[in-house]
Amino acid sequence: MCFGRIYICVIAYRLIYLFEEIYMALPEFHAAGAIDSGSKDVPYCRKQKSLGLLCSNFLSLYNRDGIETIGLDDAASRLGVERRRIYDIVNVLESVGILARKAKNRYTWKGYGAIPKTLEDLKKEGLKENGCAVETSCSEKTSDDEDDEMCSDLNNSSQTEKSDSNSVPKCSLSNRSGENRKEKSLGLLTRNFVKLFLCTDMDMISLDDAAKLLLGDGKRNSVTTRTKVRRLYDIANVLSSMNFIEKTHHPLTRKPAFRWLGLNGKPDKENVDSLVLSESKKRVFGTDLTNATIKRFKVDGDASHFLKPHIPIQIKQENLDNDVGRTKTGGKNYQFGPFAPANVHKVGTSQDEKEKQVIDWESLASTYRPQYHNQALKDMFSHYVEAWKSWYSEVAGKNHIQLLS
DNA sequence: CCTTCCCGCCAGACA
DNA sequence: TGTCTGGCGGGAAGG
Repeated sequence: MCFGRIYICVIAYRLIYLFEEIYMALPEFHAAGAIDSGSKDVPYCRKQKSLGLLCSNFLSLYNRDGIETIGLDDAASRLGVERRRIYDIVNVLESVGILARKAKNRYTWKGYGAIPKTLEDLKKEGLKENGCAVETSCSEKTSDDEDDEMCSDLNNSSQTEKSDSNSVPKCSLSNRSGENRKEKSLGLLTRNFVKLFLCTDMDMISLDDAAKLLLGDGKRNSVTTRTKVRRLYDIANVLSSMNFIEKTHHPLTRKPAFRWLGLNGKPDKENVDSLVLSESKKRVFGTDLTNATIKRFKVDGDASHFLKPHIPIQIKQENLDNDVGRTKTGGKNYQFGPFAPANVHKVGTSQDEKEKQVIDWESLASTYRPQYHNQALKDMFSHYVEAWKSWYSEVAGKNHIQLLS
């Protein structure tokens, strides 16, 4: 009988979890701000809204089998952010080859396998452009091509294909508005930023220096540099969330700088072909797949039930087919960026441990109290716990066991 | 106080 | 004219 009760509790427990899964999966809850019902108590936390975390969530959401195209609206609603933020993410991801623009509102998922080739292409371009920049002021053939591209009618290229407008800013000559806008785009800035690492000896660079380098000589004033640095922060956050780069400090000046990790710090052919949600693509209890809508001006002192919407990510040990970008460290696994989930399993978790986790699932109800994002669910779970305690002390008459607390 | 970077306004591009 | 796209800088959080 006792076991029967326990079984019922486990079932109820699972139902609550299932309910939460469904609840969180409904886009309209995010879009309509219904999730905010609980967020009024939640203090604003900048890190929970960061582009890096959003990028991690984005990749976790779409990096799986069967994903071919991605709708921006879908991404925005599922991640619980405005579309504007999705544009920032996809522009950077597109620059490193993970995504490709397919149509309005629609991107093709290329995956991590496309990264090495993209980086190699960027490197080639960068080296070519360096020659251009050193010897002439954009009068070489390649520069002409790029300049033509930059100057070409935007009808042809800007909305459907922007892959070739990669020249570094110093190579551009005209100031026409469309070109100017393109020249300042986040995607182009990302590519040029990556080229700085790929095509120079610099192992480490501050964003301030990067901004100055990426700005044309005639444009380096404090205002434009500041603007550029802002964008570079955005880019750096996304790139470091994928472990392309890592934040560090310059050994001499102690100023913040970023170090290139490249494919050493991210999944490549030696390591993985995808990042997947842990627990067999399931979220762990109480985690949130969204950057839920908590405005920064909403501040509340009580953070006791605030949950980190980290996405646990682990590695699928399959190889890629690409030849470039092999890591120097061989079978090193993916490492998390600065937004790594606290509860994530370390890479290299043994098969035994994984199996044990599955088995532990069975005893979860008696050993683990989930942290529900949603207050109503949390209350409901508390209710079950209290009911269980009450029943147990009453029927079993045992008070020497402390349950679930 | 300085660094970091989220947020959303608004203008350009496009259908 | 409406929608999509994304540059931009204010200003608040974080250190």
